[in-house]
Amino acid sequence: MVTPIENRAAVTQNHCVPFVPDAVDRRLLRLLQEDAGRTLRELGELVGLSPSAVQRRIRGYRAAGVVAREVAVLDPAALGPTTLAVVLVTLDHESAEHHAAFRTRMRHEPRVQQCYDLAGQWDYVVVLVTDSLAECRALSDRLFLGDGNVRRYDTLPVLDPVKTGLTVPLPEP
Amino acid sequence: MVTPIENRAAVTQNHCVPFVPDAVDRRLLRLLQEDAGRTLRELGELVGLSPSAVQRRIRGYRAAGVVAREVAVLDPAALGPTTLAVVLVTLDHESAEHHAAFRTRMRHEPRVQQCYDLAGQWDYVVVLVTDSLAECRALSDRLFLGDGNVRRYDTLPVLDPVKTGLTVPLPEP
DNA sequence: CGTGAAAGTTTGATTGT
DNA sequence: ACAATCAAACTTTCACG
Repeated sequence: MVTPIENRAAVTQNHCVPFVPDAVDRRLLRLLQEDAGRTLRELGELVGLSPSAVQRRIRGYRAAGVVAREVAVLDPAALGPTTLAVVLVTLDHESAEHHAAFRTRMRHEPRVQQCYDLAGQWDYVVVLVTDSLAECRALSDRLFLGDGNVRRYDTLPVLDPVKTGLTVPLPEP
Repeated sequence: MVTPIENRAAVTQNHCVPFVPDAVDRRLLRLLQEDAGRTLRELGELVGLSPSAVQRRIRGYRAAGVVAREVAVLDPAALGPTTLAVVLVTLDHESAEHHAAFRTRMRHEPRVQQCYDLAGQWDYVVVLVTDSLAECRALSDRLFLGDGNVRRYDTLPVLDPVKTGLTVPLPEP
């Protein structure tokens, strides 16, 4: 007998058709975003399904790329004094090569926590995690001045991380 | 017999003394930030420890608050078209009550993924996750104009999420 | 989707360094 | 104080109904 192709997973990998979650999928995904450490039995009890049904669904989320990864979130403050900063950056030369070089640099620097390409007056916003404002300054100089292709950057030090996370909203109804 | 107090955990909970990781702790924490789905045996093989030694350390990270939580990271693009936007906000009235009200609003809105209190010309930077620029506009109006305490805000739509994550740098040496 | 048996993982007591 | 070992409890996995 021929194994039937799983539609949702297969098509979604073509980056064409989105994964369409039902009400239970949305509840499960909300629970997994909150705490990925729960057992299949716990999750099953919370959504009213057997452990293996939960497992099948979660397997589907991974296959469809809906669940990209599972990670531990560290609290930098527990490891010692930490400075966060949001940096707005505009490049000087706007060629594809210059942009690619900048992005590669951001992806390789561990103290760059996030980097987004922007529309508008600024080209990028970058979130830096350092031990101190001094280290932040030194890193900015190296990252944004060393290369010579940054026209201007503006550093906005973070006073308080009011809300952090990577949570994606999943409407209830 | 009296149970000895676990120094690192107990003191760190006072938000005073940081947790001081050794070389193995740093390797483990780096692995857990990358992928929290590995088994204790796998982790043990990667750092050269027995599964139960790994378990004891990880238990310590949780107790010390170094590992805050374990979450599944979803790819919003796999669920359909998504618009990310970075919004810079300055409040009108700067009293403690006005700031508290704003923060509460950010924390309660699921489409606010991140919010940081800033030093400098802007009071806050907010990351919004919506289905479209139109929904982003509607949400901004409700969040930043509905309340009447925002002096001005600047929306920077995201063209490409070059690097995302909550990873905290853990130096090697 | 649920059930149940097999495989693998986590847990904690114990012992040794 | 920390690591290894081992057995019991629990989870995950998968074939089948």
